[in-house]
Amino acid sequence: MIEKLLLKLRARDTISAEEERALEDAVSEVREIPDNKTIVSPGEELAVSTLLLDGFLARYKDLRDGQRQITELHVPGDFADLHSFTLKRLDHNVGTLTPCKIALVPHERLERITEAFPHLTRLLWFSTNLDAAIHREWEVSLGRRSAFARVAHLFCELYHRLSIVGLTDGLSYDFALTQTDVSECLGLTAVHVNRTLRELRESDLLEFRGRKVVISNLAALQAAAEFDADYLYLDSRPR
Amino acid sequence: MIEKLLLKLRARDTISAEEERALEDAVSEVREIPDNKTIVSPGEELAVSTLLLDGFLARYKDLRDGQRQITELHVPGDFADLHSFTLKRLDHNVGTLTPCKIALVPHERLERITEAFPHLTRLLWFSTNLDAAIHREWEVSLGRRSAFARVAHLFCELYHRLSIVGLTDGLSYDFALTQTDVSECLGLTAVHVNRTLRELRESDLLEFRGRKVVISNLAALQAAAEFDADYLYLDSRPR
DNA sequence: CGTGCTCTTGACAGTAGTCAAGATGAGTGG
DNA sequence: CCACTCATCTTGACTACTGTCAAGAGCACG
Repeated sequence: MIEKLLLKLRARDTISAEEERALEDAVSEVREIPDNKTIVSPGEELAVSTLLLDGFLARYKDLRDGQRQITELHVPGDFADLHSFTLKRLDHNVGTLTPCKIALVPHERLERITEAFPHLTRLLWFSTNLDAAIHREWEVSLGRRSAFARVAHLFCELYHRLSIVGLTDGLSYDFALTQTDVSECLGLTAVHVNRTLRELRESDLLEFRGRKVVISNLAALQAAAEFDADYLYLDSRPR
Repeated sequence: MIEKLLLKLRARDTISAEEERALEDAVSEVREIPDNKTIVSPGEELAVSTLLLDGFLARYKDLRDGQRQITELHVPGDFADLHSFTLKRLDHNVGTLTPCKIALVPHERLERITEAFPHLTRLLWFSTNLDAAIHREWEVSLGRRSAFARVAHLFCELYHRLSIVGLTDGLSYDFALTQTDVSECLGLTAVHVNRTLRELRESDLLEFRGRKVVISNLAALQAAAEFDADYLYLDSRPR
């Protein structure tokens, strides 16, 4: 059940059989959630964290005028709100963008891991630091990249993140979000995302239609985005 | 020496005398660094983390065309690259914006803390999660806020962060960065930051001149920025 | 075969960027 | 003690990227 989490973590470090069992035992419950549902609201007291098994989740913040900014997308294998274990409540929403399957992990079981499994603890800590690295790269996109590079960058990131959990098929992947969802990741309007997707298509870099992304030319796409996968920490080493 | 770190952490949880000693003992060395020096470069293998004792540090990423995006500012008491403990190398630079005093903390001593002090480990983990929360709020600024609100928001954040480590004097604080530094935090040009600072001055919200920030009307400034301090997790509770 | 949601495109608007020049001010050397 | 220098700040004129508004097309679902 937690294979995708294990794929994600094992891409970064080795995990012993005992640690694997500890992770499996940490799950208390599995749930299916329809799309566009809020799972966690800001300020709520939290006693469980959410592991995403299937579908796409977003962390997002709402603004007074009704706009929202998505601060990170989550793909299967991601611990969407592991950080709530130390934060106790969140500063943002967590919600589904597609129908999702999630596993719940009670904080008390995580606490037991921190008492008994220092290395696994560091690996979970690493996982939240990886989320922070993704936040930083998004800050660069939002602050400095053109709309064209921003869109290209997002699809490069998703390609690599989905790839390590086995959810790509060559250079394409299923991606059932709307253009509005994408615009809320990128600090753009949906109209402008639409225009930019057309440009990417016309440049033979990428096609995103019918809930599917097809990358036509990964090297050129990454160059256009100034994408460097280093921030995803894809090397396996002791942590 | 680590009083500001203790002030910062004790604003969020209690720390025992034993834990305090473990933190003190983790420091191996103290250094003074001039301004505009790079302390950590991306990709470098790291075996120590940097605790900022005095001055302002920035985490930033360089772009091909020479622009840079600052992804977080660090104030005294911040563990500027504690995340390198699990990441082993960084995806960004860490550099001084003013002359700084820093303490070095070897990763092996942090590892010993994770083996022997689970609660302190969670508190350090919390500290990196707090950095991520700041990243998220910056994503919202960069993606959705107007220049006016962005500038206002940054100075609100700094006010609160400096306040808990005792570096504010009423509603003012020392802030020896340039307008260019500020523009690199906010995804704006220095010229536009300059114009926006004039607007803030003319609106009687804030003055930033001569290396000093004076907030004229905190409530109005926070309202203009749509600032909500929740993301700084200023409540003390078991973590 | 409607009904809505999403996608697409065009025309126009506005916020922030670019370029350029002069002012200010702190630190340096004669 | 007074130029001088260099970085930073300031302002104006113009540009452009992205947003806004609006309308129609496409498509999945009931």
